[in-house]
Amino acid sequence: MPTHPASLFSIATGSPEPIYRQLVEQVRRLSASGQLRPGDEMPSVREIAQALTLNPMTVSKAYGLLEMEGVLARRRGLGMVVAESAAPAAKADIVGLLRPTLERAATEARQLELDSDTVLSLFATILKETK
Amino acid sequence: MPTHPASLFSIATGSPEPIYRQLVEQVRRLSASGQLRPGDEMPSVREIAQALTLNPMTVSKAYGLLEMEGVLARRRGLGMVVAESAAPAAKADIVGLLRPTLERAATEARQLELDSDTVLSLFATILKETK
Amino acid sequence: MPTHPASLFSIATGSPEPIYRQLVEQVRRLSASGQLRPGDEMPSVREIAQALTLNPMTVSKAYGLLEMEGVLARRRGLGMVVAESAAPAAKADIVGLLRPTLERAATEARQLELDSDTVLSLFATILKETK
Amino acid sequence: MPTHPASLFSIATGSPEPIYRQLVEQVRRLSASGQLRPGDEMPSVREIAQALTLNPMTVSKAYGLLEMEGVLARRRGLGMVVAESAAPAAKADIVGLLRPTLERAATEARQLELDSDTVLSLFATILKETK
DNA sequence: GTGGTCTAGACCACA
DNA sequence: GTGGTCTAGACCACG
Repeated sequence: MPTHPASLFSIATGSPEPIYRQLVEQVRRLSASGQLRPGDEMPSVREIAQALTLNPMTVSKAYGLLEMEGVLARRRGLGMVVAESAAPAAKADIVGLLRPTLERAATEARQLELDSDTVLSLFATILKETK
Repeated sequence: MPTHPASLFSIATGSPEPIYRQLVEQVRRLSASGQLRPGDEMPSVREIAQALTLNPMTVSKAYGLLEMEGVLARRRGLGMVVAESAAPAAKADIVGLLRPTLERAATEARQLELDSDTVLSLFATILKETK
Repeated sequence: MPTHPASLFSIATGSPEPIYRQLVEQVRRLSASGQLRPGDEMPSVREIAQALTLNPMTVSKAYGLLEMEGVLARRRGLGMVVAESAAPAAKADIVGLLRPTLERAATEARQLELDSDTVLSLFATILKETK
Repeated sequence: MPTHPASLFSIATGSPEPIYRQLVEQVRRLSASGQLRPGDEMPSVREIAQALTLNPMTVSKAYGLLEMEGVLARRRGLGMVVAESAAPAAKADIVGLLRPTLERAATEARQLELDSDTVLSLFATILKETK
């Protein structure tokens, strides 16, 4: 599935999370979950920049980091593609990407002295809302 | 419960989370859950700074924010105490403090195309580990 | 040895090698060879930028990469220091840093059908000149 | 020696070295060392492009530069040949082609504070491996 | 004071 | 057309 527009991404300009990092993490997740597959062409820096009204350098920085990570590969003069080495992750690995945030939530819950049942039922509710 | 030394706090200097914010949120949680009760004396800025090898200004900034929030109160010449208005929160409010992190986890899960059952069971496991 | 001025670095603005990369590699070598030791404070971005008449962002980019590599560590609000994990490399590793360039030279020599003795004696001459 | 297919060249698309430059330098070395002799016919742009799956424009650019340098000559309608003026170089000139890379290696060695003996013995080892 | 992020815009190298 | 580099300058977060 050749990725067409730049509407893949949703950026929260107000967030404390830097824009370039939001891009990096979204691409990482899209790749891990198989929504982006090796060989898929990424939208050009300029396309994304225009679609999201960002500075091209911001997008470029994200692409650069993703290349260093091995998620994307540069085809000189031709744009970026999803790297062959970035095959969709095994389910165990996908799950692993979620771990840090869940661990943080668990730590906070413990500090709040909330019991597991309360926390789990809250999370279940939120998961339904988000869907 | 007289607040002992500054070993209440655990600070991760390596984390992207600013130090002052780590302090703020830990106090907020301790207060909401009733581990810190109105009238409890807080350790002095100097004590905390020394115990955790932090810049006193960092601790001071956290205290300032907590005072603005009404969690702590400044008693001139006597240091900070937990504010009377900071009674342990109702359970609903305590739960609310956990929401943002869980919402973030839910968003990430959706981007990873993980179904709710998988995510919930992972979270249950992590909650047990953390305990 | 606290690193004082920014005269540690020599930048060739004319080179095809990007400036930020020249900086990265020089710091890497200085660290590996023990001329920069863990804990040493690096000159600030602004100092280097001014001393070498570069844009601060160019220096910042280099520092950012060096942090990702684990060569430097950020002390928030206080500047960069040589990371503890960046202990001077064992001699074998230092030698390893030189390998890629020597391998390239060897490949070129072979393509030029030069015999080893000729190449080695040329290299010996150059090493003396450079000293 | 009639130049066979395009298997003369080995291109590393992943390298930071631009492709057209890799081609130029390989031809230059083959000519200097006498592996390509005046009058030898070069493979056509299309042949090389197809054999190495390169953009023909890339190959063409390399040929253009080599023509400007006087290494190749264009025979209208008949393709490129090795120029008469490109007689195998004198040994001193061949050696000169290797200089830049060796100088770079020497500079890096000095920055790593390695002594000449160590470096030379490492290079000798690598030369044997490469052979 | 420190580094980080983003924007705006120019220029270059590559295919 | 592609991405990369650099400059200039503003603004922010942190300590």
